[in-house]
Amino acid sequence: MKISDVAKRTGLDAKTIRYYESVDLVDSPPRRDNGYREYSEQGVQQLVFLRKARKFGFSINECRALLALWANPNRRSTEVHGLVAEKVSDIDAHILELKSMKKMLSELLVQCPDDDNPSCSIISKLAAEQE
Amino acid sequence: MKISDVAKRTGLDAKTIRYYESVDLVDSPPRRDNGYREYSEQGVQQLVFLRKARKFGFSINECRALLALWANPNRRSTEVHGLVAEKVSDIDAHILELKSMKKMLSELLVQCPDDDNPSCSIISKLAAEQE
DNA sequence: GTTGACCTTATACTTACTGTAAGGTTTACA
DNA sequence: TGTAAACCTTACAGTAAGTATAAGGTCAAC
Repeated sequence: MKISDVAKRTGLDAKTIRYYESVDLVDSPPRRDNGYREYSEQGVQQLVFLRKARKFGFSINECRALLALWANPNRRSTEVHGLVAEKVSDIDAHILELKSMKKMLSELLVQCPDDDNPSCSIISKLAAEQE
Repeated sequence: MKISDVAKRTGLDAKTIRYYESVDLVDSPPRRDNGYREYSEQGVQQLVFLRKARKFGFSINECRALLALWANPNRRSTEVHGLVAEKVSDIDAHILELKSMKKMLSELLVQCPDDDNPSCSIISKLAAEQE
């Protein structure tokens, strides 16, 4: 299976696949005589796994840990659970931060006349030093 | 005013301040005879403004636009309003995405036994190819 | 006079790719 | 058979927004 076929099947860009190989996230596939990468079913499965884990918000290094757990028949499910639970709490923290930003910006928005005059409380608030 | 004092007053790191100068986000301050940067009140105010805009989630380039509007006495408040409204909608989209990720991960979490055995539906779901 | 806390520049590293260049290979079609 | 498009390869540069490090100059206190 050539890289472009793998790209189609996984939804990853061929460049991304080569990148994952370059950072040793996946095994280097064997090459054909012409130098082209030849992917096994197993190689494809690793990339399918990665695509999903990335979509769930795991970083490359977190994916490394997940892949290792996947490959380890002696893993304890609590380790996987721990990684995922931590990710959920990261996401929660991120959501809170974004909500706070949104709240502050929304408060600014209602105070801005939104017209052709230069006077704008948003600009004033940004320029104000206190708090 | 030396850079470390500016850093204290603005809450920005001295390195960040030099970085903002290097990407032409702020004016280069004059130098003392010894080469040290000497900040005017105006220079400090630009950085105060930047600190706040960054905290509100504006990118460096968006900050560039905001600084230009701030400096422009002929600005129309609707332009500022537009930038902020767009940022709020960006944040909204981001929050939705994070919530979706959180939901999927939470659903996985409850299905994982969280024990010492290798069997873990999280890993299975990540490895599953369909959807 | 020397120690420590500053200041300077330049360079490399971070994350997770993406873009570009320069070149070799394969496939389809006239 | 020729050639043009569509692949494949590598290597290098760029992105965002800094942070880290190195190597060195300066200043203030003791």
